[in-house]
Amino acid sequence: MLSKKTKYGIKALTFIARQEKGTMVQIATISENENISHKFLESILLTLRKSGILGAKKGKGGGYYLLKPSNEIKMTEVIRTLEGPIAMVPCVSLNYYEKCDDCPDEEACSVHKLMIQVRDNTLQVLRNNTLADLV
Amino acid sequence: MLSKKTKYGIKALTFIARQEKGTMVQIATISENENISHKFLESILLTLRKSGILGAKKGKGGGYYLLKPSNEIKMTEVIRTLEGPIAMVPCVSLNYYEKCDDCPDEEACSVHKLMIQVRDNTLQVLRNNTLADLV
DNA sequence: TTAAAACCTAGTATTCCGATAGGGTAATGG
DNA sequence: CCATTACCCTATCGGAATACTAGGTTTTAA
Repeated sequence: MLSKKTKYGIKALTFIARQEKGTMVQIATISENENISHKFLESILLTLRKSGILGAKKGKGGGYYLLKPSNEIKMTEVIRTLEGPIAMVPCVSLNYYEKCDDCPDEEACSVHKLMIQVRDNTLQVLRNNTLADLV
Repeated sequence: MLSKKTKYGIKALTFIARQEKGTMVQIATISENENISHKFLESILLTLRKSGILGAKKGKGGGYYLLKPSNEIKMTEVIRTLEGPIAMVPCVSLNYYEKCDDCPDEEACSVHKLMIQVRDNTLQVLRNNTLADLV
């Protein structure tokens, strides 16, 4: 299940992407338009800024903006930042691999076998979609 | 993230599927071979029995067995039973649909757009895999 | 200087997960 | 019949994660 954090994050990003290139968008604007709690959204945008997807400017007239053109922001990047691993099981995760406690032989594990396929398919979808595709 | 319940459930099912057709498999046997807590496994197998995937026989020499040939048990069925919805967001779920509180227009929602694609791809993988494919 | 905006830290209510415990019930073999 | 075996049910519980909330700090433009 996708967390609200990720869901709101994607919505906020597409909202920003819809504006004219380079315009500052305030938290409050997104919050009102997308029905997201102001404070919660604040922490989400902060995460996106720290990961290098968004830029921010403080003070009056400040706000958030995309650091790259929207067609260069892949959804893999967004989801990994907000949700964490894309794989449904750590033992098939590319970026957050972890061995299972049970499972003496990973290659023989049926769950492993299945989840690799799911991961590859999901990855393909997320890689083929940029922010621009969702606007 | 896949719950341990689902993970253990799949492992148990493949363990049963590996036995000769029609043989009874006891909880204790699976528990020992797959390193799964006996009591936890018990509740998982119970769920699978109630959903019609497994049959059970009580008493001495009893145990669990598959109600259908393993190549007729689709992974969609297994995952829906143990994990619940396959979609990552209720608003794109086929079997557990729910409207989002935010989102005035579902068709215009970027998250919706993306998650439909993810769901379709995942579904395809899970439909194409039966228990027999994982053995 | 002052208002607006992002930034940061901390806390909290709720929910879910994974596991455990303990007993109850039913069926089988001898 | 009766003891064994194994399924069935309920209840609880700690820990982690979610989804916020509160309140103050820093930066900036006008």
